[in-house]
Amino acid sequence: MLLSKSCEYGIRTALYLASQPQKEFIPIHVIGEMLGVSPHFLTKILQHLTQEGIMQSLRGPRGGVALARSPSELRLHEIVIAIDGPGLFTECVLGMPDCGEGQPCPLHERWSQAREQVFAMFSELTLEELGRRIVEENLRITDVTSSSLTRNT
Amino acid sequence: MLLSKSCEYGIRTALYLASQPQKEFIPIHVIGEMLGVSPHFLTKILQHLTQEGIMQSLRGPRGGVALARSPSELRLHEIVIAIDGPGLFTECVLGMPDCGEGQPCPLHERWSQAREQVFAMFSELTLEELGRRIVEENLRITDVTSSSLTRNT
DNA sequence: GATATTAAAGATAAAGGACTCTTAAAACCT
DNA sequence: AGGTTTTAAGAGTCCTTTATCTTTAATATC
Repeated sequence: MLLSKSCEYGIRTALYLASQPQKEFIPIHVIGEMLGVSPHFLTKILQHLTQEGIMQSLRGPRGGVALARSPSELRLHEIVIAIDGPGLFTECVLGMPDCGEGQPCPLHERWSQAREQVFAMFSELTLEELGRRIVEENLRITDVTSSSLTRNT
Repeated sequence: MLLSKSCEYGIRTALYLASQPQKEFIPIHVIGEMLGVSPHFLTKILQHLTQEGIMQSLRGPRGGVALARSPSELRLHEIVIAIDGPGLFTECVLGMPDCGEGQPCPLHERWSQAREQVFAMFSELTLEELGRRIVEENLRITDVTSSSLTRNT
């Protein structure tokens, strides 16, 4: 698995916040419901992202979480690094500590290229651009369909 | 982390076997020493690869493990799938079960491309080619330097 | 057949990931 | 001021991964 579960949830929360028209605080339980994950667990993940300066939170009524900075200045690789650490973008694919140009492993060259493409996937688009695409192209970030969310009895 | 530790060890063992000039059975404790991992733990991993038909084993004196098939017909992606499962090559990067052309996530297009490159890294070269390169270009697959292995007091 | 060597099998355990639950703290509303 | 809504914080559970140790079974060699 490329990303940890926590990282998946963190990214999807960020994408959800970026796709919301009004930039108010969104309660965590609303996001948790949408992602199909316990609000307590999600709280822990988002709390960490808040401490890392990626999100901001507000307690009490009308509270919740929101992006800490402008979506035009936030990219997904920050979230990956904040939760899973930088290893994915830096380490040898075979886990060899001193793999590099001097002592390359047999996959070094190819992994360097693939790694670059993976990093580009997380870093080329800002959350603003991603949020716009999610709205315009109706892209999927929720576990449940939006219809079942609105028409729930 | 792209691969589990077990998968890293499995791949490095396969690369080591492919780089050996004589294709005899190699005792697991020798490989474990070279990789810096407990032979018992490595035994478990290689036992699984044996059950999967990727390696073969022999007990007793002059026993050990060896590749089950010709190195020209073995590629690393088989080992990845045998140990970590096919998820890396098939699943949505955000873990969404029904992500696909019909319901794409915001990263679907880019991850499909990156995933292809990752798969190519594990599938384009055979173990025969990799083994030859390891020898010719003195590529690194061991934790300890080969000199410290030979000159150990 | 005895012996040494080796993988196989199984018991155990430490560490981390993935969660759940409870209580506290803050903000808001009346 | 008091009650309600919401996140913050922390303890605790369950499961998987990683790893070690011990015992057993197989086998080549003498």
